Amino acid sequence: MNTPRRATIADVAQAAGVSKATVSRFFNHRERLLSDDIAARVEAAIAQLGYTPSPMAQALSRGRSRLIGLIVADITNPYSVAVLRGAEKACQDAGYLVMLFNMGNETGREREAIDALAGYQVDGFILNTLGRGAGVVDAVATHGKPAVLVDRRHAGMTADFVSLDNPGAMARICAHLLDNGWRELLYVTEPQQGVSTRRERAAAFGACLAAHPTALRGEVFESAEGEDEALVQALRALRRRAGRSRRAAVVAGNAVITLRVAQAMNRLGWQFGQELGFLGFDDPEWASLIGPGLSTLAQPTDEIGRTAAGCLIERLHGLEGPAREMLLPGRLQVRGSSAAPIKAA
Amino acid sequence: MNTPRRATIADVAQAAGVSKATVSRFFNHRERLLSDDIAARVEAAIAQLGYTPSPMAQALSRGRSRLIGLIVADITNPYSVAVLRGAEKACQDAGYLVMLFNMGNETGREREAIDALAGYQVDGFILNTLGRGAGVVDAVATHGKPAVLVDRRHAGMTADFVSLDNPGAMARICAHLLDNGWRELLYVTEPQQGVSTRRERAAAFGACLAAHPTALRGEVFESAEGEDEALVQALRALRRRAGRSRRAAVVAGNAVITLRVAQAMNRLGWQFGQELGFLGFDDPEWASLIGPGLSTLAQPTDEIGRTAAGCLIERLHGLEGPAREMLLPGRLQVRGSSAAPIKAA
DNA sequence: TTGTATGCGTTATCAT
DNA sequence: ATGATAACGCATACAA
Repeated sequence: MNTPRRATIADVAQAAGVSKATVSRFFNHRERLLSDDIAARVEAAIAQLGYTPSPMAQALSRGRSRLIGLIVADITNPYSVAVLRGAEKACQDAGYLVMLFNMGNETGREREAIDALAGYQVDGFILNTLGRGAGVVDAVATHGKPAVLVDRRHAGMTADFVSLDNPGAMARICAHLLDNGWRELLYVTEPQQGVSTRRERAAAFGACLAAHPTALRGEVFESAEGEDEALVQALRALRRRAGRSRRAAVVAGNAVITLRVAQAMNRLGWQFGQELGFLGFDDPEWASLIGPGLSTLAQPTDEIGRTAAGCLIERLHGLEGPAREMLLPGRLQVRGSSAAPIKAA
Repeated sequence: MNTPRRATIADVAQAAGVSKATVSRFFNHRERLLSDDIAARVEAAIAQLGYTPSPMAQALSRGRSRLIGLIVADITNPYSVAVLRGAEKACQDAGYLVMLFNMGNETGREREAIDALAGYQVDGFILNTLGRGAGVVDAVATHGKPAVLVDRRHAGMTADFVSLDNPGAMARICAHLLDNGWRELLYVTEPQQGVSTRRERAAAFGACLAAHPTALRGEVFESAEGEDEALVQALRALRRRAGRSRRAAVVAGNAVITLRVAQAMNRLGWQFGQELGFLGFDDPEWASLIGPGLSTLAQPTDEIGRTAAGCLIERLHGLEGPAREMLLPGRLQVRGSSAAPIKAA
């Protein structure tokens, strides 16, 4: 069973009794210049040999590869995966293949990732990375390939940007909590540390408080990985602050925090919506299963991914113009954890 | 800001005052044949120009690409993602890049996926697909590239296979339930329909029952997507069968089913470990949060991914020999949902 | 409309 | 030990 070598363009040319150029034209400039007679012969030869052009060779020759490089900060993150899913589908539908690079949360490998992908002549990048590594901006610039940023901006980088409308989402969250009688809020976020999304959301939370200076009171708490005890204490403090007269709720800044807060509540033996209100982020699959149900702000992850891929592909098709910013609206999924107190009948 | 074209091997050759062949040798056959003098000059030129060989061109020339094609049936599936994660890391560590193809659960696109990836000269495949599409076997064979199967076998295909040790896992599950006094079991699985894992697990469940003909009684129930009502009825029937004297528990066949059963229990308003025992699969993040905690059989997903990648890379390095079968043990994570009844003190 | 020749960036086979 | 030169599979400028 020796290797029945893939048919090449030369094989087809020979079988059809034409030149390689003609075969190439059959694929690239068909209608424009090719006689029916020859076209038919080429087509037959192609069918007979089961010929498919080698994308590798095409890439080398054209300088374009129909490959899109997707760099993800951490593929463990369900958000990243959800986006990846949407993007991958859109790319496939447009005839592009995705090359995946997972950084495993190791900041600083960004440059390495970009270079590796660029080596394979990817036509463009979709970046969902931390945005801390300095190299990214000029790494992308160097290769002169278009890129689109997902969820996280990169300082000084001018590229299409796709993300949740954070201010809008946070406004909706706060309005909902306000409506339902929650007065003392705690916004829990991962360390903000130069990650644009986290800063934006925290800022938006602050803005909401400022908009209701008398009704709402709130603080921001940064919860780092592994420091579970600190979070538990923060929740205790929150309840203490609220006292008997005000109802207290916690708002999670992303899916990781949502889980972490849920675990902390579990440790405390507190019920959502009872001892503490809770509004999570990213609508995990278990939101409806736990206690009275977890209210969440669901991101349109699939659409974010599709939009990002769409933006990039438009650029690849030649779209010029300034960097765009696509902010997609979130959806408030109300469940029991943020419900208004039951009025005495 | 015009494109500062990537340096090529020719540029380096010129800068160093040598031939392209020499530069190529510097990378590929360094020690064997190269004078110190020349090597130094080449090295300097490379550093100065920041030259990196083009993987594309290398692939074209060598016929190998240092690319690994990873085909996933459904990237929505957390199991697939977890495996992907492990595999991706192992590939990266070994200097390979992963090209991802998600089939979005569309059986029949398998052949298309393989061909697309093969076009890019991937050196080998990691397949986590349904194994129903007929094309796969000979698609892979055609391209003459090694492949490793993850989690799902393909009929008639002889390739390395990596998966959970299903019989072992199921035996452990049943033994645990037996020890804790659960007597009437229901095994819930997605439609078995030619998917090897599902069949294997269901068979293993049957074997466990057979091993304890007097103590244990059980049935298998296939739960299809969207048919939630049927599942609810099945749980009701299970309890009825058990009656007052025997305690009944449900065993989930995978993560999807685990979630589905949890939702059904939620609808029924039943407590895990109370009305019904429950043993889930795949240890989702919410397992510890829900009710008394969900007992699960956790798969070593990361290790499965790493092992799969490792197998493939060994083959790429020339390992011959018959197809191997690597069955990794699962870990029983005991929580409240399968606890023994509380003895009256 | 079609064929010829050259280039894309490497590696490998020859010579030297 | 080093340098020409021919592949690798395709696209394209130029000729015809």
